[in-house]
Amino acid sequence: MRISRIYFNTLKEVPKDATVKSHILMMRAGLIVRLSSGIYAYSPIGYRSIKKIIDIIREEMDRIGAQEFLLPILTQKELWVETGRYELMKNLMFKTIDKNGQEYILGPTHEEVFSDIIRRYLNSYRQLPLIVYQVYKKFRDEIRPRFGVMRGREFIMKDAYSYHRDSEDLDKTYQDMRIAYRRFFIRCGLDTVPVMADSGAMGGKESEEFMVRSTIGEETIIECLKCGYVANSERAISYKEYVKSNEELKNIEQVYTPSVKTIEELIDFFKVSPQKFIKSLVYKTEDGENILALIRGDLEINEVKLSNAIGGKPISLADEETVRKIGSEIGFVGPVGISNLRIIADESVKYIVNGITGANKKDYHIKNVTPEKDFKVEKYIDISLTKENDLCINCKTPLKSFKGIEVGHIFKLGYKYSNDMNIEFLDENGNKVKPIMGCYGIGIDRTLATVIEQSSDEYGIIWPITIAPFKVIVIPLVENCYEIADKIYNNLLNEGIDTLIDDRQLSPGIKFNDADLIGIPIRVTIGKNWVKNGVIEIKLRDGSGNYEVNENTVIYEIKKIIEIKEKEIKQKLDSISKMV
RNA sequence: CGGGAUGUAGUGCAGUUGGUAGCACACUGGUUUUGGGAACCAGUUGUCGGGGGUUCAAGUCCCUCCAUCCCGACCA
Repeated sequence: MRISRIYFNTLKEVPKDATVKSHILMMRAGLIVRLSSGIYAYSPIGYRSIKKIIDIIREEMDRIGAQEFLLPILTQKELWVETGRYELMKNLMFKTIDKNGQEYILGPTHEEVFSDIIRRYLNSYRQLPLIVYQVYKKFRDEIRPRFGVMRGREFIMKDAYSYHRDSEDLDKTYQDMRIAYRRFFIRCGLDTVPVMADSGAMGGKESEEFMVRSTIGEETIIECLKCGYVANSERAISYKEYVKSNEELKNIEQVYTPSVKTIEELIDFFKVSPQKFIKSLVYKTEDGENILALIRGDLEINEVKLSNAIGGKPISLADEETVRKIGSEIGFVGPVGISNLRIIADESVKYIVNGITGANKKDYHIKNVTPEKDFKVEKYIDISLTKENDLCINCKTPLKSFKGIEVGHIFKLGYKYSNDMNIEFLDENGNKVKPIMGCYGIGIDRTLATVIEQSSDEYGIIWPITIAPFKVIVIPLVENCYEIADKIYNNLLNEGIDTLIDDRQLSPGIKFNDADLIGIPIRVTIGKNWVKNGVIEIKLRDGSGNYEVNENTVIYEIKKIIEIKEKEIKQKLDSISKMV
């Protein structure tokens, strides 16, 4: 393409709405145009990279026998009602109505739609396994769109689903997906860490997230540098040792604690260690149930674990009004004498003797509180948040933590949709059987943004050769170079190499800066040096080389460079295959 | 949804005690330039987020609505 003839719009200034590297560079390089919060258009240059990413994922999916569909964005409300997700995801869904008042959902994900298609089709075990996918738009009314296309309200997702006769068969596809995902990310130039996201101590990898280390990551990952344990902090578990003190049980005593609410203030007030406190928090579920969660003063509650402990219902911290309604006061909540709500306690609470907790009365706490003596608990279960320096569950080494961007997620779904939507097939014996499912997602836009987040310098983007919008940019600098530049440009195109030519009559500085900003891997400069000595310069954007060539060798040299760059990636792919 | 901030030209910003809208970049025409965002000359560009109010007079003060961004609860 000729820059003078295409939509090409680079910005010198940093757009004021952009705060992270990838967003700033995507805006400055003119890859995207922001139309409204979380809604972006891709320019031809940006879209070229998107298409290359999609091509790669398509190759990897096809390679493991997945079949590509194209599903509608408009989905009938009934499907969502059928699985209960019409209620569960109601805050996330964009809805629309037709002229008859019929409601439609702009698909936020496609388990229901795919399953509806599959149940119409599936008859026999001979048709399984069935692995299906699409690469298409998703719509989510995100609580907080952020960081440009990193978390948009409309975005492109590769979503795959698999249907199997049994869990062994699902295991096989799950493993194939793990490899396909790792290959995909490597081919995009990303270093990912597969992170366990299983639902707790049960073992068995039910779910895995693909994380890229980044300070702007929205996930906290816990890892053990010694044994290699890695898990999302939401799901991570750690080794804990509790000792029940053998001190004598004392009687409850009320203490006047004016305006002393937080654990820090309490420690200061009572002059005892945080382990003495029973921290009490009121949560509510969406259907209005209230839960009292208890945890030792030095620990934090993990809301995901808590939610799982009560059957997976979404929960949130109760507001002041709710806390009053159950007969307590924020800052002075405690389990003693409270009724009409479920009490879930972290394991740590079981071992507290003569502890301190809220009196459910403004400005009062009570001391010498001991579980089971002074209050009953529905169950003791691990609901604590795993933090850095907690001990590894496997080897008791202090854990480390880092921030990560989640670019992909693979998941064993089980029978949820098969049951809710009544998907069945006949096995060899003529019995009706429900298929077991898996689902596998990759955020395409987020992958693109993450690559930029990981690979840039002060001048702009540094694309990996595989997903760069163009592999080569040809820059003629002085008047009588345009003809030879044009010839090289055309020869490169004839070789099937994506090439951009900067045919604008502008000063060299602008051309160099634009080329750096949009991050084209190979820059071919034709200027004074060619006029004088017939020398054409090749410079690699990633700083890995500068070459001086002539008119006859330039195409050959470029092809060689591309070959080397692609080979580097292939080698990494081979090492993955060997690992697995 | 809670907390904080912002809204003025395509972009980034300034605009004093209320007095009829400005700078830089970009853009158009021209002359000279051409190896890391050139110089000069001449131009174009505005519903000051919307609505209402106070005032002789509002970008500026008041009310209200809207939008956007940042920090916390969801997810690819």
